[in-house]
Amino acid sequence: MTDNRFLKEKLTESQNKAVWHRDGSLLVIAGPGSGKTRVITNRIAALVEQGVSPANICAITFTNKAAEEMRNRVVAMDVPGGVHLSTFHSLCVRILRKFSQAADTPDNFSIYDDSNQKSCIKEAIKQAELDIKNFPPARMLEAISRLKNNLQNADEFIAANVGDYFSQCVGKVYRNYQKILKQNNALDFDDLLMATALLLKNNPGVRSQLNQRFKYLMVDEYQDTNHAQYQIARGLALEHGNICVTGDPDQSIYGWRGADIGNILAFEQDWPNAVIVKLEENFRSGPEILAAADRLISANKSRKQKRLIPALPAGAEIISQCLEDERAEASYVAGFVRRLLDSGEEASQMAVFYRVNSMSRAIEEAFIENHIPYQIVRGVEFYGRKEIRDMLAYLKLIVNPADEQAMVRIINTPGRGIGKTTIDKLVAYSASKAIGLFDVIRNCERLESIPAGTKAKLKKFAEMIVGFQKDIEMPVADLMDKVFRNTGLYNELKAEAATEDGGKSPPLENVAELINSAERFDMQEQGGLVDFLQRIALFSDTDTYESKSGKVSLMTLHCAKGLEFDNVAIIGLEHGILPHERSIDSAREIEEERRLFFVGITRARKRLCVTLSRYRTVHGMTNRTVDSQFLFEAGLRYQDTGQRQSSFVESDVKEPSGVYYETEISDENQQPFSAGQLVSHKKFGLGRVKEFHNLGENSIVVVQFKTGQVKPLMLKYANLSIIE
DNA sequence: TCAGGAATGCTTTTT
DNA sequence: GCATTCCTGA
Repeated sequence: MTDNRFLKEKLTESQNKAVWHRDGSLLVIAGPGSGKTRVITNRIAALVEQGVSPANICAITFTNKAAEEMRNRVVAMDVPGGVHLSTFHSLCVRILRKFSQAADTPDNFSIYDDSNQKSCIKEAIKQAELDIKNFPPARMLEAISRLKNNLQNADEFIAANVGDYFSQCVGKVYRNYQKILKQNNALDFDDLLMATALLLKNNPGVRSQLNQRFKYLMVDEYQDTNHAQYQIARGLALEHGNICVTGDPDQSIYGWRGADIGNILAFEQDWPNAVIVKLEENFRSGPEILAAADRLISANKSRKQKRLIPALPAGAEIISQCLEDERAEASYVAGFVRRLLDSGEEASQMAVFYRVNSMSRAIEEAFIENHIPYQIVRGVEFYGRKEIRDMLAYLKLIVNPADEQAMVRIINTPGRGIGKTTIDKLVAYSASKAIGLFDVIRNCERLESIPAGTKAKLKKFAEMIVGFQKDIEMPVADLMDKVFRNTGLYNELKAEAATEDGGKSPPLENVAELINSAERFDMQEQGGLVDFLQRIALFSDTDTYESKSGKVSLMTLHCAKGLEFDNVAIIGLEHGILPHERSIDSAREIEEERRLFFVGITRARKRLCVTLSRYRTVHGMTNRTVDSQFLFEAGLRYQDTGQRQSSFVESDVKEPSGVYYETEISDENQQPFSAGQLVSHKKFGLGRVKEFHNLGENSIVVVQFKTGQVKPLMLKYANLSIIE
């Protein structure tokens, strides 16, 4: 069976089993570096070889980038086109567009990003007559997101929580928020999933059609699916059961987004005949790196034991180093990279990972200083720019005049003498009469409170937009160019450029790039402006990553998922950073942070460099840091500041697999601290012990001080005195 | 209407 | 430390 003309590589026995399992459900539990993606692409090829039409195959990936890479691989195997490869979100947009009547979603909806969501939620809170201080927008959005992921609507939630004041408030805000989205003819990210999941659940006809369209379904990174995504996958395969999912519970890092490892367990229940294949061999990383990863992940208690079997020979290197502060840390990392570049390593085969985006700053500066080419893997860079957002707002308004967010953004950009006061009046009128904002503007002569001069300006604006709407069938790039010139945006940017020296203007270049991308879209894709806009809304950070850029990649640990590099540096191994401050109160979240570090470590093929700094400045305050417990758990002992920088080979670690750290504990006979004790600190004053982590001489005390601050302190430096 | 300065607050990770 | 919002005065 292995003489498939598409398959050129030799596969292991388990991989073969996963590739050639044709009918029925299949669960692939695959560790890092086990060739998971290759299994999926080969499986696609194998299905086609067996006579399945490519159009009947659907593979769902975690990012658009992953889908693109998968497509390239499939093309390289000479598989004919037509396989549907995309993320859950893109797939949902397609389904909702196709079945817009059944789903009760209009065709031209806008997709709202976080900044849109934020202003909608603020409005929703205001309408519920609640205070932003007691009901912070971010929290409300989080709560609503969770409800949507669990497919619960506002009314159901309110009914289910009678008598609970806070929940009633959340429910009200949720209801208002949905009303606002509906008025704007907009869906947020969670709506896309929820609407699709409900469509599949409640409409057997649609479900049946989709089951016939996609006869074979594959889902990658299954451990990171949330409940809504789980329901979608299940619904899409319900009638034929040809569903293949791959995942690794140890790499689940999206719990905060509602991802549920339980979906893997549920898989076996939903598909009782599921064949389970485990891929434990690791073809990516050297055994030294895998040993560290294995020691680390073994510290997770709620975990099924799984082996990491190295397929590569020994010879990988782990360096760990503690530096004075983040600048020293960054320049150390730059030095590490520089040396490797000089010794002939490829820049595109190197990456630096960090826990939070803000940590890229210091690294960037050090890289610039050392003339190291780098790319930051974050798409917000481009799509977050003002001029791009303005352009897109015009386009959104053209396809969806109900989009108030877009309208408010550009009605006075460039300046047309329509100010905040006028906008507020219009919005208030629109809300009170339940007339769309655009219609209010078109018929503004009725509004007495607006001066005649302003009315004329409003009319002119409305006419301009209506004029553009007539051209909606134009190629996207042409329409964009027309909008750019006729709105005055071009002149404005040109004028700004003239005041800058050199006449070179990044904003102008950015818009040119946007128009370029539209041109590419026009040539390669079917569909018009609506499709273009909806696709752009789903573009994300990792999508800007170029694997052959000749640059070192800088990214968060979350972005690193699914990628691999020869040489990897991970910075900020400090308590409060990794694990992150917001996770340290919950054992469950600490385990997720541990998995995050695990993902980071297992990206490295040949070399891993782990750093921390003794002092770090966070929100303008410089504090002494505390070592991350993960360092000890992984058995990574570092060279300290002041000493010569030197590397050590992993085999130098004396005790393997965690024993190292337990013996340290047994040296320390009694715990000097326990939770609840009242203590005093020289600088911070009185406080109560919240947690005590007994790590021998590296023990950590977490103290809540009277000032309200919660601080992790390293026992040997903290100099705490016990009051009671 | 709008610019500019002061005050406030907020900080994880992403589709 | 930075971004956003708030507030004031022209």
